[in-house]
Amino acid sequence: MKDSKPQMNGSSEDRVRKGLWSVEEDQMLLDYVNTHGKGHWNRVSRKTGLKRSGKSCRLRWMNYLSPSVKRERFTEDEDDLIIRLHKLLGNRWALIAGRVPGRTDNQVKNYWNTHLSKKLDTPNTQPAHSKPVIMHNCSELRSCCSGNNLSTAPADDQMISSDFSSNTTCGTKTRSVTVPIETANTEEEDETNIMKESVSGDVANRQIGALQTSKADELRQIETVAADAGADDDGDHGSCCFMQYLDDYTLHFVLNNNKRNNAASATAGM
DNA sequence: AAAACCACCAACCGCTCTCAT
DNA sequence: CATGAGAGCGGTTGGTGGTTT
Ligand SMILES: [Mg+2]
Repeated sequence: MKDSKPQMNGSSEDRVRKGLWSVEEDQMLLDYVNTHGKGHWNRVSRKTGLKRSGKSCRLRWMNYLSPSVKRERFTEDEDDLIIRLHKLLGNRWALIAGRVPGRTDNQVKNYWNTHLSKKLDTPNTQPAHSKPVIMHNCSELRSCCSGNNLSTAPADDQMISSDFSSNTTCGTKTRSVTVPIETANTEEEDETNIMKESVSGDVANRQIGALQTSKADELRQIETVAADAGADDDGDHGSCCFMQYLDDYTLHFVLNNNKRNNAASATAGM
């Protein structure tokens, strides 16, 4: 048979296969989906004899077998689209892929990492005139650490640092800047929605003069403005941006409490 | 001829989110 | 409120196939 190689895990090779999928395995999964439909991937190994985890089956379907997945080379139009979306959204691959027909998050991510990010490395991309507005996606700003960072990571500054990698530059005027903000999943994720919808919540602005020079300082600053916007200490989300006018910056913070349910606030206590 | 090197990317892993009970 | 299973996310890796030494 096609005992390629890829089984493997440690001891009992009879349990679950890993690694690349063979055409026979693909066919088994395809058959399963045709008769039972997609979903409930853990049942696949029980119904068919396929020695794959449910997780692996789901991934294989979503990224390759599904007829909606394009397999041909990326076009220049796609390059362009992905670059623009990445500028806007950072490494939110699923969101980006949602706007690129036929491409999955994994495809977009791989393609970005191996082709586009390097191609773009020439940091020539600064809009000379009005200095860039720095937009932070602070959706992770669950005000003040609830700690519980896992084992391997040295908790410390982690907080929003990863979001700093998604800083975006764009020319913007001071008035009515809209900010990408984590939408509370309304079925449809649209680039357009992301850009103009700020859900609900309170807003605070503070004129801050110059930008802070360290992330830590900037975070403190954001937190104080977040507090102005009504963020309390537990689990609140928000987004912010820095709006530039001449030499002066204004920190604009939008509180985005996750509760979509009752507009009536649960803020009773404080 | 073979070893060392390298680019690519499918798939894995650890984790979070969501929803049903 | 808790639990748990399924779905989904994004960083990372290891196998593969091509190229250089
Ligand atoms: Mg897509």
